[in-house]
Amino acid sequence: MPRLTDARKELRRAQIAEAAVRCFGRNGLERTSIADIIAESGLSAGSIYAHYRNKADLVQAAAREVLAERAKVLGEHAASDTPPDPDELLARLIAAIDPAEARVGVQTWGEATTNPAIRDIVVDMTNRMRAMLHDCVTAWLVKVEHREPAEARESATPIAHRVMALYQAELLYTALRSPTEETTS
Amino acid sequence: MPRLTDARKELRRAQIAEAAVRCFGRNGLERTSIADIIAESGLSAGSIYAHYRNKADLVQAAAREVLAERAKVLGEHAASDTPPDPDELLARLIAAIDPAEARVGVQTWGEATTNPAIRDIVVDMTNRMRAMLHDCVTAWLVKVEHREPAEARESATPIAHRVMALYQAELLYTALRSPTEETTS
DNA sequence: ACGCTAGCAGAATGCTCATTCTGTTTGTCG
DNA sequence: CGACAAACAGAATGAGCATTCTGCTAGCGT
Repeated sequence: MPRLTDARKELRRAQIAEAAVRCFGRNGLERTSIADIIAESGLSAGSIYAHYRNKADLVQAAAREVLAERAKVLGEHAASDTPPDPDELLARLIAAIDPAEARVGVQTWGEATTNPAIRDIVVDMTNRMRAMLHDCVTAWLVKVEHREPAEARESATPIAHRVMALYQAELLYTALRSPTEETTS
Repeated sequence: MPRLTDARKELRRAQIAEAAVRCFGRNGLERTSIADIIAESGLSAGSIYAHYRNKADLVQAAAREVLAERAKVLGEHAASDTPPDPDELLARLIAAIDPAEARVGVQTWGEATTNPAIRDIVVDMTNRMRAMLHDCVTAWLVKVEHREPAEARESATPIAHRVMALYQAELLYTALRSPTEETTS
């Protein structure tokens, strides 16, 4: 086949990345072999290496996917037109945590401690999420608490920081709570 | 040589475990080979396998060591006779964080998501630390805030939970902040 | 002081796994 | 509709690594 249309190519990449995420969630980043991903995706070695340069590249894609997914959920709540107060915001975020993704997320933290590429991805995503939280808290302060916008932005900073920290801790607890089970019916 | 005295044996085990922790902090749990630990400890393969059954055993020892170290620091502050308020307690705990140990700590979280033995160690240590925090907060509520002991114990629970979460988040940030540098003198 | 055996060094082994290579198939463009 | 090259399958390759094996050495009990 000649060059696949760009849409198709992205689809294959996503298919592979999703299979990788499932494997990582089950066995961890390093204990997952390419053979596992081959089995999970139903493709072959040649195919995978046609879409990703190597395993590190795949791990990065998986990390980006998981973190972006969590950022998306957060963005949806943040964009709400009736801003929830911080406690409610946190509760909603926690309720939206998926155990499997939490596991991979925590694994990326561990990997980030020694892998600069992953580290950059994690730090960037964390900053982005904190910025979203900041917007959300600011909106709440302005619309519900009737603060001045400028002052609201400032006092939102420590609150956003706090919500982020508590969210991440909860992510850790979720990841540790569900060890390896999950027989997907 | 005949059987080493028990003290000497423990010393060797510690020497190996400490070398392992240094390697893990530098390269991560899985990217550290036994050869690395051999080089770092100045011992040999035979010697290491005389003291630890296998690499998984060593990883467990390292995890226990790092987590126990953090628990020890916490315990010292918790035992203070002039209990600090929660914010101060948290600040002190954060000030006592060592970047290298933070990295290994976060790595153990990642490993815990798929490795039951490590998971048990992490969960156990986390519970133990939370219990210490609970004691500390209770003491503060009783001695400084003059609450009734029974009521203090109860309202200390969510506070301890919160302090623990914020501490863990800070541990993560520390681990991510210092990538791989650390030229030991 | 001496010998026995546990501790230790370092080479050898064998396996796992990422990556590459060789054909084969199939989607797209002219 | 046909042909060309990309996409794919699956076997082959080779490196790295945990673990074991073979002796040698030295600390401890006597």
